[in-house]
Amino acid sequence: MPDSALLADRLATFMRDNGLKQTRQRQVIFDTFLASGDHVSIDELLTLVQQHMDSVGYATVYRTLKLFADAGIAHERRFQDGQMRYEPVEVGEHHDHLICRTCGHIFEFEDDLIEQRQAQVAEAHGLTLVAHRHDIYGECRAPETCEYRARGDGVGALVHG
Amino acid sequence: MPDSALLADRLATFMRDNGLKQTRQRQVIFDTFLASGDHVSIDELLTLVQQHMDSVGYATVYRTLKLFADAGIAHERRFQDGQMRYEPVEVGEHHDHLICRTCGHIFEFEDDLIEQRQAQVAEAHGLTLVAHRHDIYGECRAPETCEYRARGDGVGALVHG
DNA sequence: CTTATTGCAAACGGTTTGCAGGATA
DNA sequence: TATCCTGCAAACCGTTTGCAATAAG
Repeated sequence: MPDSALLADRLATFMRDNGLKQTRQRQVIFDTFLASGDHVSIDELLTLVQQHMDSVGYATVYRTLKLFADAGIAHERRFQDGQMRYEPVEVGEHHDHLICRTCGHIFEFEDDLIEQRQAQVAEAHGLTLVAHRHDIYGECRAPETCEYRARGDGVGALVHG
Repeated sequence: MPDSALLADRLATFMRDNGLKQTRQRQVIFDTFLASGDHVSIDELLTLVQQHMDSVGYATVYRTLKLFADAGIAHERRFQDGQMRYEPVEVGEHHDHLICRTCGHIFEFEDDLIEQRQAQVAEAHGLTLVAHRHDIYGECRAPETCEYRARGDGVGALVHG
């Protein structure tokens, strides 16, 4: 659950500081972005946005999500399918991803122990950890009873060999 | 150090089983691929290959590396710059990547504890772990004395915000 | 009224593909 | 000789950009 008030505020501040303008499109994209589940692709987002404002084009969505990333309210993620996906920044975040190759669903997880080890690995090589990305791919052990598969909200295209 | 004999063998078997033909190009690309450091991009590889056979074009390298991946002798990796990079399959492999944002150098690491935890995380969500990808990004704590920076063998284009 | 933003379409970079000519088994 | 492979160029896909029209401050 992203903290929409906080993100709205952070975005407003960023826009003011950079002399950017508030537009109807940006408002709609912001709302849609927060309402959409995590890991939306530009296409998915565009489709959703157009339900509220059908004149919006790809370019605007691309530019707006780049803006969101710059403003620190969205993370850019690129999984194996090469498409960029976005997710709202969380407050006490940090999570990584567990992707099901059976149905395409993307779970989120967080593991302190793994986080610690990462920092140690970086140190051991003379680096200071600044970011990381950790995706786990798995196969459903009980696909028949998989709720995500049934719901069809998975990102099927993500499944690879 | 990839085991070239083993990989050559695995490739030969795959080609025979699928009625594929051995060509001079594939031979050169295979040799160059193994000799090149890890994580080569298609462009880098093409440049190297052309030093031995200047008629080779992009398409052949692309197709050949796809073939290598299918044959199980190369891994496809996509880091944040969106380009596909390849590395020879190792025998007792498994390693992950630590990327320096200062110089672009890609280190490899392996951590059993992290490996174990990952499997547990997958299990906890009802999945069986089949693959993962773990990239750590760091900044050099002593860039002046960084040997990789001096050598300039880093992948500069990889460095991002 | 000035400056930023939009929507379109064209450009772009990396990857894939159709095809005619050339090489392999 | 039948089939696969190559090299080229064109197609492709996701993303970025130039531009004239439009909207925000």
